[in-house]
Amino acid sequence: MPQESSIDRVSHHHGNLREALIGAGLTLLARDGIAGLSLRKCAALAGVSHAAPAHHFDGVAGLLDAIAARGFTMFADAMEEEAARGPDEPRARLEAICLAYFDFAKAHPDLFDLMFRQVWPLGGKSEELGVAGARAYGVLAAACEPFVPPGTAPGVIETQVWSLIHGYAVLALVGKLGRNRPVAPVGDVLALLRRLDLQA
Amino acid sequence: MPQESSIDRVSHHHGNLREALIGAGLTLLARDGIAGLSLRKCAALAGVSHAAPAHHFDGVAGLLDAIAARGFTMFADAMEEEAARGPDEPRARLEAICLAYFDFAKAHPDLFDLMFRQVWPLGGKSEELGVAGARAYGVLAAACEPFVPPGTAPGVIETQVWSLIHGYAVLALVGKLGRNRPVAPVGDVLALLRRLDLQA
DNA sequence: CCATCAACTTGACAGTGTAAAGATCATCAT
DNA sequence: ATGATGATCTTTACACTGTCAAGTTGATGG
Repeated sequence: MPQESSIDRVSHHHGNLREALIGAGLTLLARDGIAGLSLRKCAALAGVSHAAPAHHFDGVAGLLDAIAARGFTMFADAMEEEAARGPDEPRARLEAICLAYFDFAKAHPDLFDLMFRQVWPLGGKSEELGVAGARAYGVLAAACEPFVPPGTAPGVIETQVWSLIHGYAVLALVGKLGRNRPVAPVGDVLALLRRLDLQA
Repeated sequence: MPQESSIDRVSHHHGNLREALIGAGLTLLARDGIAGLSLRKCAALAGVSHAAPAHHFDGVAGLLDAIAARGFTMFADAMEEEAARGPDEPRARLEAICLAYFDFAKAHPDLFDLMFRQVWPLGGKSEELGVAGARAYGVLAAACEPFVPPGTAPGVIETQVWSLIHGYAVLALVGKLGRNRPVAPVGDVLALLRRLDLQA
């Protein structure tokens, strides 16, 4: 029998239960929302007993961390793919990434919510979540880099852009602001974003 | 005995239990975070049995709605107070409101999180939450009004400003963006906000 | 072939939200 | 004033959740 690589651990009874549990979590999250996601349901959907996840995650918080980390990976992939689809020009790339940001939030609202809820108390307990989140941020930071004025900290532009698109993403999910006051379309937010060019 | 007004309903055994439960929720939220908030603990803190809240709220979701509504009222009050403290000038007023926005998120992080989590699936089940949220939005909208270009929809500027400050508020709570990449100070975000003047 | 140990199951426990039924008390029509 | 009514709250019970402890299974290594 072929001996597996010593680095990718394969479960004995179940084939890679850890991945199956994360996948089950994503399925439940998409189907029943955050309220329908529980450790026991993930275990049941993966076909194992309710106590099995304890051997792969540090409690329910650990499972949520892993699901959120997977979400950030999907998130970064989606932004990179959308950016690669357009022309290789700084502004087009930045706007493509912003559009991918909104689209992801729209396509996976509960996952999007979970991601930023788990990354909230950034205690660094989960290294996996930290690196996945940092990678997603890195995609945005790279797109901002051409707009950083020489001699200034890149964090300034990054903070401005990230704040704008993240805030808009949650507003777009809510759908409206006040009484019969709809959220403006994406283009109006991108218009504000284009003002960044003036600073360079 | 003085007959109470027929409009403010007074509990028979407990004096206005509904308000007490909301207050208990705010206390638990501030002390133990969102994880330490439960219907039973609110009831215990208010000195009633665990089933008492059912007569005042529609399940735990109803209680959370009421707590979030109270949060939005506190939120609107805080912004108005901060705006009233400064000079009565459009830009100063808008910036004061933004600062109050950040300060509120910093001072009540778990409540802030709960507010926008409850307002998320805006099904309109809670009229109380709807009006409280609309009032908070109205404070910001009024501050944006002087910057609305004539002939354009006010929702555009409102969406831009709200997106920017809300996104920054959640980033300020997280505290950092990527690996050793701190969030830029508030002033840098207000700098972007000042670009709105050019449009008028 | 047996010892070892990780993966998983079973069973139990405290805590949660919710529903049903009963007790208590203010209010109101008679 | 007096009894009926109905809201308020309690008690009890149940399903579900996460977590822990003990036992079972099965693959691996000496």
